[in-house]
Amino acid sequence: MSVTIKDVAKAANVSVATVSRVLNKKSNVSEEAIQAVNSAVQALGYSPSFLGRDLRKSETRRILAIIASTEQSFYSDVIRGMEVAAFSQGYDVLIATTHDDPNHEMHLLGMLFSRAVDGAVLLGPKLDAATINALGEKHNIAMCLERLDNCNVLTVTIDNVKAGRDAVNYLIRKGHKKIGLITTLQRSQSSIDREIGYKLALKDNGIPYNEDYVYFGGYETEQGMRGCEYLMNLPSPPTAIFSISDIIAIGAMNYALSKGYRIGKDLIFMGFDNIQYSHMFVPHLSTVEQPCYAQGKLVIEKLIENMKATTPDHNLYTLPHSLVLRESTGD
Amino acid sequence: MSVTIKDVAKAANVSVATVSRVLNKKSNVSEEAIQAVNSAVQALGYSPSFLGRDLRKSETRRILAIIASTEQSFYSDVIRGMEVAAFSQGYDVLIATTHDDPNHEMHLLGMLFSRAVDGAVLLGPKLDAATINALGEKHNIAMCLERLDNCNVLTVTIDNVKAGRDAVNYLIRKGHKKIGLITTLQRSQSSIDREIGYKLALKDNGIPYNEDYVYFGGYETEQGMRGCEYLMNLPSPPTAIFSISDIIAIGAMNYALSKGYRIGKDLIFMGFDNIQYSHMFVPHLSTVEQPCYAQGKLVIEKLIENMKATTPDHNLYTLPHSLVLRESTGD
DNA sequence: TGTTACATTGAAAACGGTTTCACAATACTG
DNA sequence: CAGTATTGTGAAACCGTTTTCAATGTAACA
Repeated sequence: MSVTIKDVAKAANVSVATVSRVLNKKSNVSEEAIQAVNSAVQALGYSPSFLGRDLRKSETRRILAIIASTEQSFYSDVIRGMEVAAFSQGYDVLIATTHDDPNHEMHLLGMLFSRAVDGAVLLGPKLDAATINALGEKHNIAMCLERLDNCNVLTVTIDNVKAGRDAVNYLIRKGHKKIGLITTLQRSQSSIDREIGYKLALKDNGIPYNEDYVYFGGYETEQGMRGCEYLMNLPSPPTAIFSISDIIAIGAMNYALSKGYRIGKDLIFMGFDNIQYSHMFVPHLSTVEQPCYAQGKLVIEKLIENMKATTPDHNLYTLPHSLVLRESTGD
Repeated sequence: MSVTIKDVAKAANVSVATVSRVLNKKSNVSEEAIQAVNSAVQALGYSPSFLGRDLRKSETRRILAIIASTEQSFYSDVIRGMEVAAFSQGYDVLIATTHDDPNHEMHLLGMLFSRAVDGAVLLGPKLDAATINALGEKHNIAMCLERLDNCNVLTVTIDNVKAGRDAVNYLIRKGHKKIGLITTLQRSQSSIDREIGYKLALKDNGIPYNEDYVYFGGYETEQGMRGCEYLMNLPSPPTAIFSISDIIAIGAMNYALSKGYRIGKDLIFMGFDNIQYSHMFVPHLSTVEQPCYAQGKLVIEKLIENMKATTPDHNLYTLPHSLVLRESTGD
């Protein structure tokens, strides 16, 4: 049905081995053969099957990036970094989404176990550390953006504890002492780490931790609004709010705006992620930026190294973050 | 190195054929064989290679979704629809990004030509219609969200002409006669169609077309701001603005807000896409919603049908859109 | 008891490439 | 000119599965 290397060989009047050699630009092949094969390929519209090739070579030159969904647009830069690093070494990056379902995440990892891809990068896994550890023993897995406690697979992320601490320290340095935190009930390690950073910053400045100032919600804007509503209705409401994501912060600001608070003066806000919208929303949102592109690039470089290595690198790499200061903190 | 079906066969003391039969749950296998194979699989930690299977079956049960980038978050629902439809028939959906580079798009389509995937869906292709037509002759390709003129591959989209027309007709019905349009210089067919709809709506209401009211920019927020700035500085500025995307509309509103226009009263706005942020931004944006999930679902269903069909379906399917009315149009 | 039907099985072919190996032909060496 | 590299080539092995096909053993039936 489909045209195979045999058909090309026949048409070019050479053996399949020679066709393969021409197609893979091996050196020891005559000029006539090259011509003959190329015109046969042309004439037949031949495209070699990866199915045969991949089986023989036992490699696919494809890497799977497993993400929750394409919704969080800030993944985009990470993916971009991954692609650039991969492509430069002849790999393709494929993306698949789990929609936060650990079973589906496992199903997708099946592509790795079944050699449909050479490696996989988890961006915010839902599987637990023990499971991932076990899989990491036998397969080329890496994590990016999120670390997992007690997980010794290759990981590239930022220091979320320090990032949270830096963010809150900045709010304090702006003269605020009553600092609210809006975080999530569903605990990703990065949320936990940022919360730890929040507490450390308070400690740094001798401010007692007040659990009333911490609101646990979800990742959506609406939850940000609710969080802000809750905080501002406290007997002694905070004058600064740190949110573990920009989406949440935008929701929170939305509420504050609707109640007439003067953002950047009465009340200052700090988000996290520096998503595209954070400087579209008025007032512009101050936020913590993480090096998305660089993290994506690095994780792929390390993962590909691991594929070749005899003793894989299971280290944790942390890249530097930075504060982006805009109107919401009065900057 | 890796454990294969042969190892399992040896351990279970049966032939590879029997192992295969057990793994694929064929009926005619004895209970002892099933037990023996299963425990051997368990003991060896065996996971069958798709490389061998895919080659033998000449199918991968994988479909590639080719998108520009994961940045446009409204793709998310489309992808979700695709996944649900695919998964229910035993297919996986993989995503790859082109970053608007037609060469890279072609490279990714190479996965299709090389049987690494069974089909591909293009969401906003950069390749031209002639090229895609040619490829569509031989391979399972479909398009979603964007149609292409003179392109007869399977396509699922909305009627963007009608959508633009409906949007602008609504603005006119609100009592406005001076309607600005902010669109893009880089012409996707959907932009063109929405612009055609804009003109038709004017015609419907006997309003002469004024090319000064049309601003050609880019897809970013900044371009929306510029577009609004341009329009509002006209001698006789529009009182209603239709943007071909929410991102642009939010930028435009951003400018209008900063200049003190009362949005929803002095000046009304209509966007397109109903992205998540369109109801976060204050004032909430009226917009045209397209059935993302349904489009994704349908395109996969049709594509899978085509894989089995002898005479593939190359039709264009258009799904209904709807207006979502919020504060920006005074609703 | 002999024949037929059926269930279970394994050997081998097939899928479409790449790579090894042996071999012929040619080019270099002394 | 004999001997040795070097170059170009094709036959065949190989990658890991699925599937075909023939064969075996057993049960059912007359």
